[in-house]
Amino acid sequence: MRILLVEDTEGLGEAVGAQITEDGHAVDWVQSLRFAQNSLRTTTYDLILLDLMLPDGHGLDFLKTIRASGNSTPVIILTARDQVSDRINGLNAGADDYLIKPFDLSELSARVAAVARRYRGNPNPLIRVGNLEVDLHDHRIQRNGQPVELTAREWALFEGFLQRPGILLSRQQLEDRLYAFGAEIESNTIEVYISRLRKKLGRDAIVTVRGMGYRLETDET
Amino acid sequence: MRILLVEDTEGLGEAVGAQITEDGHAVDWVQSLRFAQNSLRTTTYDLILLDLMLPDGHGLDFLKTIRASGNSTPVIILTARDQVSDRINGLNAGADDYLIKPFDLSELSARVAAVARRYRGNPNPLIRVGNLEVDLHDHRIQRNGQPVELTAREWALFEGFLQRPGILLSRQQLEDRLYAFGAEIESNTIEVYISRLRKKLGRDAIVTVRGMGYRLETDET
DNA sequence: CAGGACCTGACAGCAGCCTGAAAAGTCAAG
DNA sequence: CTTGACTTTTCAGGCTGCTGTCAGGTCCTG
Repeated sequence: MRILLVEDTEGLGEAVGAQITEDGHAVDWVQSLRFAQNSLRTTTYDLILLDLMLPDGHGLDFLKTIRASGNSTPVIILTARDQVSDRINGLNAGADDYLIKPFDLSELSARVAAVARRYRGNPNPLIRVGNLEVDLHDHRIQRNGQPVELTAREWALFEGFLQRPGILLSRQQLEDRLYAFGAEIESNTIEVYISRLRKKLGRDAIVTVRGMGYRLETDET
Repeated sequence: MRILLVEDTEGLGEAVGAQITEDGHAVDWVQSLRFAQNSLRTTTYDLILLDLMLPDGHGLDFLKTIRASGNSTPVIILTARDQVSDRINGLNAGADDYLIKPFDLSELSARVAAVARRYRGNPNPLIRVGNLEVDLHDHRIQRNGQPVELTAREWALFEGFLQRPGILLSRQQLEDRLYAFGAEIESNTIEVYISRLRKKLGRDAIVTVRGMGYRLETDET
């Protein structure tokens, strides 16, 4: 998700931004309504986190303005504990939720996730590797825009590579990933699956390091 | 509006009831799930205010039950501050909003008004998925212009997909949606319902991800 | 150039999924 | 309470295509 954070307090802004980033979202942090306005013009956001007391005006006026202009991006208001009236007015003005300062960061995550879910934006982080685009949660892969179907085992192996892109993985490590601990594998199963992955993902997607193991190619051509 | 209040704490129940009455709504106040169940059988409500910790069970189980039986009345959950997981599960189970105790009464009014507005001003939120057109509120579906009839459980399952179109849902998630917590399902009920949905909605509407779960297909081809 | 490491097409067996049908449950009407 | 229509759940058989194995080949390295 792409999130616009409007908050003029340095410390809070940083903390919130860090948390959201860690949750896998992209954050633009602005410290005034003027800049917020500007960001909205150039970018489409999935969510706005809006402080109310800002140097160049009140957040609620901002909210009403953008709603009046037809923007329906979900908004979560950040408000002080005792400003009950603000919260009510906020909901009336078209906010979707609010957080009472000081709030727990995990609560922030939960609210953001909840709004995300409610609005069914694009909640899954996409990973880009070479010419592949991977949705880790949905197990979906696109290669040059074309969907690629992997079987369960193929995915399990590929996921192992994704967790350490560009890092050398030994045969043993890969086997441990596919099979329960102590798995005794006699044949060349890993090689076979590497082969199958290459056929589906591209010949150069996985690099053989002779005598050592395999490595996911991360670079562009 | 006619509102069902499910809350076992005397003081809170009275206060909430009084506030809502003052706002011009009709309130039925019950203090257990058993009575709530009963009220639902005899009356149609516009909104349910649902406490979670009740003498004869957990509110979320109640919510799942009525959703599975085809009831789509908006629900606002009343929950304690620290039950973050309850709130998230609540939204997953089909709640529309939640209030964190202790809450201000004027805040309650605002939320109730917001839900009312959402369901009145937006009478027919139509969702389009593939060649299906779904009226979430009325539980009506048209496939290529032809109406499709779903049973309660079929709908409950389908609604789960609609909330996250295109997202992978595990069997477990789908079961959690249909059955009260702890309901161990031994057989392949989910598969059977998937099969029925496919028969009614089209073979390609739901995609199987072997070993992982199912996904609502959103793209046309 | 010999030997080892790696690659890949083919295939039997089977896990996971699908679905028709029967049994069990629900509910409203009489 | 009984009946009948309908929905939900279970069960079992059938089928698809995934999995692990092998064999014969290619490619690297010393």
